Amino acid sequence: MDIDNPSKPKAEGKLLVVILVGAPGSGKSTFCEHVMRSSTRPWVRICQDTIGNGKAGNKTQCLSSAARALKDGKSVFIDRCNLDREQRSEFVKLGGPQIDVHAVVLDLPARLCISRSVKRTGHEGNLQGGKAAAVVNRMLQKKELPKISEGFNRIMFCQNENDVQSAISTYSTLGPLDNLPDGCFGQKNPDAKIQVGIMKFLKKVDVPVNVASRENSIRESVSPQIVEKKNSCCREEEEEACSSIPVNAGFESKEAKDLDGTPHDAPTLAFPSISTSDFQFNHEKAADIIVETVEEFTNKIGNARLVLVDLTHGSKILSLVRAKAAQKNIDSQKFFTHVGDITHLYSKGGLHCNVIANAANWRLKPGGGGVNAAIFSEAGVTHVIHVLGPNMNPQRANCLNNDYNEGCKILREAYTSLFDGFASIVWTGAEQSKGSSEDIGSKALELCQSNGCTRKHSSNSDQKIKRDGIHASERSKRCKGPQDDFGANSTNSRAGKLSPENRNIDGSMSKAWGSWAQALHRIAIHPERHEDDVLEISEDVVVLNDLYPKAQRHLLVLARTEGLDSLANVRKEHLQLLKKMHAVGLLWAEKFLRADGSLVFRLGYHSVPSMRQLHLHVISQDFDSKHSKNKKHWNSFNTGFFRDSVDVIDEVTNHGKATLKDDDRLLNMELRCHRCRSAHPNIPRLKSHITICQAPFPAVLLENGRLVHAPQ
DNA sequence: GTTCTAGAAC
DNA sequence: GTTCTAGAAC
Repeated sequence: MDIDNPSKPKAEGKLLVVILVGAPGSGKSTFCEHVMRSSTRPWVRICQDTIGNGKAGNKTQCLSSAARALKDGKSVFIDRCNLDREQRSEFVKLGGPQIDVHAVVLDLPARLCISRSVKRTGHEGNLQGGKAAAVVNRMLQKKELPKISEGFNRIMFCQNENDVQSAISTYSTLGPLDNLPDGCFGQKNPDAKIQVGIMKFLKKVDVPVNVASRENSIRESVSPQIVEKKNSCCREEEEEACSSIPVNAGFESKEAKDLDGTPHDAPTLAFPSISTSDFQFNHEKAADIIVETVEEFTNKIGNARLVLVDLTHGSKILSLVRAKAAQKNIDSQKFFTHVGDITHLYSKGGLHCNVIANAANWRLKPGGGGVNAAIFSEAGVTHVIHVLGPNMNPQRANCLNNDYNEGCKILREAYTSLFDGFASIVWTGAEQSKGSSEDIGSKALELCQSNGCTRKHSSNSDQKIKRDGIHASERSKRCKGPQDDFGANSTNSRAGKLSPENRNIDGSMSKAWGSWAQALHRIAIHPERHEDDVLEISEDVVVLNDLYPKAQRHLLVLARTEGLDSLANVRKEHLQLLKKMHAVGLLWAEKFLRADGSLVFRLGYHSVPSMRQLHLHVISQDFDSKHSKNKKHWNSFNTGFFRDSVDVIDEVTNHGKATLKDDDRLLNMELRCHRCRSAHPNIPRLKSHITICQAPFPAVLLENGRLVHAPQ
């Protein structure tokens, strides 16, 4: 790596610090190797992945190593990602009167970096396999392109292989005494709209506010007008994506039609070829299996579409599948192929998909992130189905040792299971749109059952449905035999120790309440001792602000009846009280609505409250609160766990008691927007989504007065 | 219910 | 290295 030439440079030849900027797989190391192979200038490559005695080091080690090399009269390449300004700033400071600082930006398409990262083995950064896509996506989301104002003398932008070759040539021919002109080279007009699209994609902070907000709205909508705007903003990316689409067969992507603004109502599943990449499954055999299982499925399902997606241009598997599908005369409206990044089918490929399959490995755990997160951030994607296919790669866990009998069987099961899962989603979606008020949690079970999840987790063919947060290790026990009365009036599964103090109003026993859980009970019994905290006291109820509001407006209407701990204790004799609580809550909601007509309220109870004493939540639906921090907070107000006051009153009237949905599965369900029902990988991402989501509320909430709006 | 924090995930 | 989750203690 080092060149043995410690002679100090002459005055006219400055030393160089060349900071490479690019995602993993963008070709930084290759760039350095090419230059150093033919350059007559002494170079040292400072690589963070190997600086710690061949292992990964840190930024400080890189800095001191670079300083040492410069002192020895050598120019340095800083070979680390350097994707944001802060990461670069310390290295820029290495510059001085005799040391110029350059940036070479390898700004190549994300999917190229991903496909290179996925393919590489034994790379110094150890970023291989499926993990690579997640990491590259994440890094690119934070990317800030370098600017001269950061302190660079010169910046070269490379947006394709030709640019890279030209930059290699520039630095290779740079002798010890040569200098390069200062300035910015190769950057496309940064003010052009075209860049705005890129900036949006990269979440650049300095996007003009009006453009950023418009782009945000695009992510939530697929209306024709907005799609048109999207095209004008992201033209470069769209062209890039379009250029790689094969045009020689009837099964090519229909994205052009989508981009015209014709909305596609047809439920669409986009799926990658399972096991043919890292798991090295034979392509010919895989193509047969894909086409056969697709054929079976397209005969069964109405207008649903299946789209086989591959990242790489000229993919062998795509050509094989297209040829075989054509032979079998499979309807090209129902099944076609698409070249592009499966995590950006709409934003970069213009293809509307609501369900996406992710080829997973056995490490997959619920939680979301990486590829999963990237998929969820796409407009219109409501479900991700994780599929684990057979592994033929001896370097990966659970290899099948070239047993294609077993492999084919497993791959066929994987696709069948995937398509069945998709059918199940389509079916339950259709049920929902027909006005079923069934809770989404029970649909998760249907989905779970329909996918053979009783198979062992370790099975290579196990399909993982991550939807609704069903943990893989828990599914097997949950899917055994008939379901228990999930959703029915069930007992308290979280009951704690019993003691005489925990006797309910009806004489039954309930869970022990911790001391922290008694605060509301104390207020209900002695509101006069808490005058500073309460808003209203009457004979039956006390009203107070929730101490940790989960929305702009969030108050509690407390029942004052001793022994009425929670909804589980409510019986017909409490009907008048329930109505009174509802009426009081409604009055407060109306009061708030007079002050702010944009608010929307929902009134209801938690199936199993954490705090003792029956209390009605009156909560505005912005959920804009620093106290809303975790999955339980969100799901306790936005799944069936939350029982609308109007429904509780109906149930008690008709059945003598309220329906409780007491199940940890509800509180652990994936995070879905309460308006558009899109899924989000974590709380921060959900919160940023709900600040911009303007979708109408689901129909079920608009019925029966469940939502309280300002008068029109 | 919250806070704290280890460690998983990225 | 930073972000995020989830379990324990209160």
